[in-house]
Amino acid sequence: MSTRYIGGMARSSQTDLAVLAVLSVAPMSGYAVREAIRDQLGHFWSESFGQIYPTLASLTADELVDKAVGERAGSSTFSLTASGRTRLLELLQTPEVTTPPRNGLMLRVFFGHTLGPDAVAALITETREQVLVQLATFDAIARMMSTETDYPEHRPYWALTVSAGRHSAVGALAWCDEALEALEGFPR
Amino acid sequence: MSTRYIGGMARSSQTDLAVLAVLSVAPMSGYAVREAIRDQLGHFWSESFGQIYPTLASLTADELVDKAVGERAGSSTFSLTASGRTRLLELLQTPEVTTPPRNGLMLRVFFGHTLGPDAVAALITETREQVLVQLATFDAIARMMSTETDYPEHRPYWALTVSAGRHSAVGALAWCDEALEALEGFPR
DNA sequence: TCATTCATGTAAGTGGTTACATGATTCA
DNA sequence: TGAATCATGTAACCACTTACATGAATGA
Repeated sequence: MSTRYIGGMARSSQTDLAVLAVLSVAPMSGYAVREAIRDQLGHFWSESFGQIYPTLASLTADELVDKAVGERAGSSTFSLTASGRTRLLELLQTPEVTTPPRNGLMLRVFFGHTLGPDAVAALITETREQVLVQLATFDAIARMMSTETDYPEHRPYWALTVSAGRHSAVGALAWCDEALEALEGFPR
Repeated sequence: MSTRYIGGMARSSQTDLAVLAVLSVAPMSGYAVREAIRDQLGHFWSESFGQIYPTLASLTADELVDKAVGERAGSSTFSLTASGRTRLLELLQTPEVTTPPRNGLMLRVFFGHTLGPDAVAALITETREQVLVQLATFDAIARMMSTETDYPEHRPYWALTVSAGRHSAVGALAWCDEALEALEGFPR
């Protein structure tokens, strides 16, 4: 029924994986799936709006998720079926799909001679501020999580991803400071 | 001629930027542009094969680059024009286009309860090994660059990007170790 | 001579984003 | 009553990847 299938073979297993995974925690509406991906997975994953509903439709067609009438009129509650859980495990064990890197900041730094040292320093200063905000966010999440009692079996894993964000931010911050200092000595 | 233009307005300024930037260092063939992006920008940028030639064609049509006959039969040498250099500066000053995050490892760690602590540990161990290889690569590049005499005006900026890679790798390594230790205490 | 590298391009497909369109429910 | 939120979907578009197709030059 959906055009996302050719001869029964699913494409875009990435989105399938994310949606199945979110539904494995608790049954919810498509709208809630979107919110969960944005709010819980936001700092390392994203699915666009127009991606989630078609995916839910195709997963339903494949009987990997079950679509039941929701509490609100016109709304649905999606939940994992047994084969959906099997498929989820299959996808989780699949090697990660690596997306080609595209770091706009690094591109600009690499060609910094063309841009000039002051402009590069400005870019890095801006980045540095964003990193500080990120760091504060991660700390806030960590504090919130330590008082949370929902989903105790998931929490330690969630904490690992927050810690990863923190480590990444700390590394970025150290580089920003080092780079800004170095840039002061660059010819201009 | 190309379908990449609507009413003279360029789309995909990202690829335009990368190609113009590479050509700003030295004139070269499309093939060489591809190699430069892969070998010099590889750890923070990528352009696919089928992207570079159409981009060069559209940039030539816009007179941002000049297409001259190359040394080999059938080959061309592309070089920046004056307006190409202006356009490059314009694009470098443009805010970075941020691509939505998609970190397969983090997704798997987040849903680690479903995957199980041992499988998660295996994934992280694998990542750790890749990070070590990366770290060695960055060190090798840094050593090579310190003896290199080409493009002395670019070198300090190039060194900054290598340093960024190093900092990122060091942070990732620290997280891997911390996570692996934490995972030992997870229920199984 | 034959494999590899250098070199240029096209075509089809695909994963994904953005904007549009619609309407119910909740709550101030 | 009216704004914000919850909710579901479609359509158009687009950037990008992969695979295909071709051939010259180099060097073992």
